[in-house]
Amino acid sequence: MKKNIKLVIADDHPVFLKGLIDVIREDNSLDVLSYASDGEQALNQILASRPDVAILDINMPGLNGFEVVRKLSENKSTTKIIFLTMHREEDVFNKALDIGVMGYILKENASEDIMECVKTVAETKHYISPIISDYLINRTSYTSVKKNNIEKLTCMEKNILKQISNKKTSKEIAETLFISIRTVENHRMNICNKLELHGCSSLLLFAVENKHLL
Amino acid sequence: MKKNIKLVIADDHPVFLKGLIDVIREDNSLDVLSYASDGEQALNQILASRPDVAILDINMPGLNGFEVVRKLSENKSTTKIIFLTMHREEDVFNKALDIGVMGYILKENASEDIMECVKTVAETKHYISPIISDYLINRTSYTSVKKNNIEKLTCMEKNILKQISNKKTSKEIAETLFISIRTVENHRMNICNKLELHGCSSLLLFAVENKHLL
DNA sequence: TGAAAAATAAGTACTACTACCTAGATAAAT
DNA sequence: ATTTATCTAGGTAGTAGTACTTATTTTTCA
Repeated sequence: MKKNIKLVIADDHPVFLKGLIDVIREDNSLDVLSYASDGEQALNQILASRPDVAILDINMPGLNGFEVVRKLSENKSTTKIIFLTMHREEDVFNKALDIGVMGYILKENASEDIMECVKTVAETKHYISPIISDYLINRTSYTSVKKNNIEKLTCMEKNILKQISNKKTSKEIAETLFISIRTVENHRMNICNKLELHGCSSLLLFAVENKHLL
Repeated sequence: MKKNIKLVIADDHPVFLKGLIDVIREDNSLDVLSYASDGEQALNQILASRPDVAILDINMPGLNGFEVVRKLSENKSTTKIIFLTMHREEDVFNKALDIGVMGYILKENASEDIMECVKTVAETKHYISPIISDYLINRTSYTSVKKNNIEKLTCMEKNILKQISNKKTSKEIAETLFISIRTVENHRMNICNKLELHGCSSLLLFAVENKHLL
């Protein structure tokens, strides 16, 4: 007799969560142990009940999906993670793979895809939304350098990057921090070097696009 | 005896749509006539069955929520519209109110909010997510000038704006269009004037952020 | 056909940011 | 106690885009 797959599910959209639980409960081989509506709940439930697979939304209050995964690996969890998200951006996807996420499906996918994904991931295989899978081809060259290097930034640099993401100019940042505009410009350059950004306003664009990571 | 409220629902996320239909069907005073997974389907269903209320996702393939509403008003539809979306951006919300959307709720809201919203809107009253309702206070001063003025752009200007949104520099745009960089710069300035944008790289940011409207 | 709108292009001045350099002050590290 | 990292700030040069101007050609349409 085949063992059932134990699941924990987390999504902060109650209606979506309800739909998801209903869909999964239709399949007798899947066993939803518990569900959560934020990252911290999810983390605690996964650590407590040690399910085979956890389905996580990326955008959640408290801890986001990435943070939950990081904390899980700090606790040496063996639960396989599926990200179920609306983010089709290539770098979000790449970052997810980088931290060991096994499944990546888009919320717009059909329920069958989700079931298929859970079963595949439970066998410790990857399952990626067909829409996204094109990105896999590019991935050999892609290293997700920029976002991983955010952690290399110093406190001051992060602070300034945050202000850039709020569309402040170097002049405005200099004024609020009571430092010279030249100092701000130096920090900008150092940030650019660490994140491997080049060219006019590429730093501004990066900051705005990755506001949520700062 | 109170008349039932007739509904059409559209969302391109099948799981969310399923959850939503289930939630709504639990209430006997609500009557889901049909549901759609893209904008065109939704438009046709609403025009055909003339429901009291339609719940629309903003991001849908084919026609988005805004386009559906515009086409409905061209056809003098009296169906009240609710946007059910993950967009909490102030200007998306303001634009929605501008085109006559009666309800605006976030997907992260609980099912009770959605029911409440449907019933309120059916009585031709507005219902706005409490999270969003703060924006109402600012709204007197807000005019949504920039986005409404996108329509004032000429063909060439839209073309160039689209390329700016793809992070092309003026030089690159000039090369792909076989025109002088000075011409591109002139177009940029004209776009800035029409959209009332000022300052360094504000046009670039606007273009990137509003890519979906172009 | 004649006026208006749109697309083209250039002049000049200015602002913001990038690029790469040196260098002093200060604090943490081991 | 000396190295290392961080924050500070300036020099100089270059690129991209903004701001405002004039002006020619082409298209549109009334």
